[in-house]
Amino acid sequence: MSDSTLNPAIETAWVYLVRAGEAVVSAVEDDVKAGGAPPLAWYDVVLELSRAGREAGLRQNELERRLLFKQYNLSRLLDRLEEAKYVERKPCPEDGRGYVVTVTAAGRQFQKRVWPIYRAAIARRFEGRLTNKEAAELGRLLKKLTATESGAE
Amino acid sequence: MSDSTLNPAIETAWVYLVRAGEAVVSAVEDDVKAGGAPPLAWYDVVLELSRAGREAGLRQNELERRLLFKQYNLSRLLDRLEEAKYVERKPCPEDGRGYVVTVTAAGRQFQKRVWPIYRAAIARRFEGRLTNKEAAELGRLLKKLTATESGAE
DNA sequence: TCAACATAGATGCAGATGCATATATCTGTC
DNA sequence: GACAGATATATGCATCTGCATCTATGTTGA
Repeated sequence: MSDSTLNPAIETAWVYLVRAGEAVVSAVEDDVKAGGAPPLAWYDVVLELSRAGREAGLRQNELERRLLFKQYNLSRLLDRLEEAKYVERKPCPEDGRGYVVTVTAAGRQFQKRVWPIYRAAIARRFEGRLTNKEAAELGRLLKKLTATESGAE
Repeated sequence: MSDSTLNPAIETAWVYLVRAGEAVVSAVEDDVKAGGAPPLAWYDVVLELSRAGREAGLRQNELERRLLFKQYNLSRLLDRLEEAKYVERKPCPEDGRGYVVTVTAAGRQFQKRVWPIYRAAIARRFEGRLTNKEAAELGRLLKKLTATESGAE
């Protein structure tokens, strides 16, 4: 581990994580744009807010945490979404520093409208490359890799 | 497949691919920056050029293909690397449109200098989260996912 | 109740990316 | 050997990202 070589299994996983991550996301984004829809991140935010409930919404910091966005990126993404009228920011009654973000009716419409485009783009990328079983395993492994520090270090 | 729902295994894999991809790369990049080294992409290019041989080098389009970079991104990345004196672009004798890119001595030094930083950052992210066996399986699956269209579609 | 520090979020500026298109060269065809 | 694509690379412009820092509010403890 403080050897000058990286475990080959880790190295391969790393290389393909970077490339698959970028290439696959980029391919899906291209499909999505060809379908005239905004970037995937828009969908992620609106979906997460819909799940949280139209009334309840979420605090920005909670959205950040759930979607693993950086603070300043989310801040600006919300500016754009707000400008598009897909979300609203309301001052948080319990914490004067914060905002509660909720999805608007237009946001929900947007979500429903673009989902077929996203779904097709994603499916197109996985089908023919991985079996369902493999996809499940991939998901499991990536989830472990994403997990925050817990027992180990 | 033209159903309105995405296969759950694919959906999970997709979600974690996007998040793990971004979060893991971003965590490693942070470590790398904390160590005072330039972005990972610099290393990738220099390494690939070193492997190709100091004399031989590679055409830009070949680098593009191997590293899955977009044409304009590579073009500009090479501008920066050239400015840093880590690589050189020489007109290609066989094709007047193209360039052959080679790594310089300084580029090799750079490569050797930052590798320990990169290696440690990557290892730190995998160790304690995935076993070697799991890392190997992850690599295998990602590789399949990255593969270009072949039999299926 | 005030100082000291922590947290939520926004923002100016520099650098990177995406998109569309430009320029130069190459290849084939008539 | 000229014209119609195709290919290799670069680039202007707008958007997005990263970094550092700012403002405002919250929390704690003497």
